[in-house]
Amino acid sequence: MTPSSSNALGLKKGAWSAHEDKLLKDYIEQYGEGNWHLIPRRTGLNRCRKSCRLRWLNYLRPNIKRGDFAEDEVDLMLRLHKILGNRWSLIAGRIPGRTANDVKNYWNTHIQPRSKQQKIEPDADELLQDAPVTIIHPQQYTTMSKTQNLSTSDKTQIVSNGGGNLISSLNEGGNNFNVSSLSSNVLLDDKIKKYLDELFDDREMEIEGDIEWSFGESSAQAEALDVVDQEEDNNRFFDYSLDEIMWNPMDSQQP
DNA sequence: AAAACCTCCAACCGCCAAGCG
DNA sequence: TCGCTTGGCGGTTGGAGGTTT
Repeated sequence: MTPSSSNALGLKKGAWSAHEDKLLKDYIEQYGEGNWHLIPRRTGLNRCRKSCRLRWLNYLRPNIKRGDFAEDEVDLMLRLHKILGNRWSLIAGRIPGRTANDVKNYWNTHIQPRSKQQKIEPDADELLQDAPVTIIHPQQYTTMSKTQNLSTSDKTQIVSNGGGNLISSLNEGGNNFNVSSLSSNVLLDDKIKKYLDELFDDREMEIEGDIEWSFGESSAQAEALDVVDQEEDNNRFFDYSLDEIMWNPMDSQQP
């Protein structure tokens, strides 16, 4: 990829200039998204339809967030990736302002190298066994987690403020963890490690009724994806009652 | 100071599914 | 039904800039 090369059809490749950006932006603001094949012809851009679409989606579109991922964004990304796998567009759709490319890049540069390292050094996770999990929510839906501490007396309760934003989680011992108390990079680092640990955990987890999934077991994972697909359209991904989300993977009794 | 190395991320590529004639 | 076009996706590449030696 050279900065201003062109392909066999004479279409320009490589980095976009400010002028090209303006042409594309002006066009979409006037005519809207879609009909990407018309854009080169109508704007005079010497770019292929795919290049135009990608430039808009990943860079020019309004409300795109730039810069480092916040703690809650990483938290959500890890959680969603565990369910969805490398379905970056679905994951990005749940993280406001982030594109699929952003999520994919972040995963490939920050998470994946460490997941490989952890596969090689599994003992490194032992230090993280006792920390409870706190769920953080940037969007208008609720989510769930299992407890990392697997003692049978411990449950994680998720508390929402009603607007879909998580306030805190607490265990039965009454320990309360505010989101704001988890703001340091060190804790974020620990959380990533923990979720990577879970990523390779093939324990099956069940929730009463029609929701069932597992990690590392193909048929149940397919069912989980079905749930995701069903919930996707109305933004109710993981939007279940408090009873349903109070559970412990090691408990024999389901809520 | 400069070369080597590393990290990040924008952009490209190839594939697939849906829509349409 | 078939083939073509288009939109969309995930995987990969490679240049830019930063860091280390």
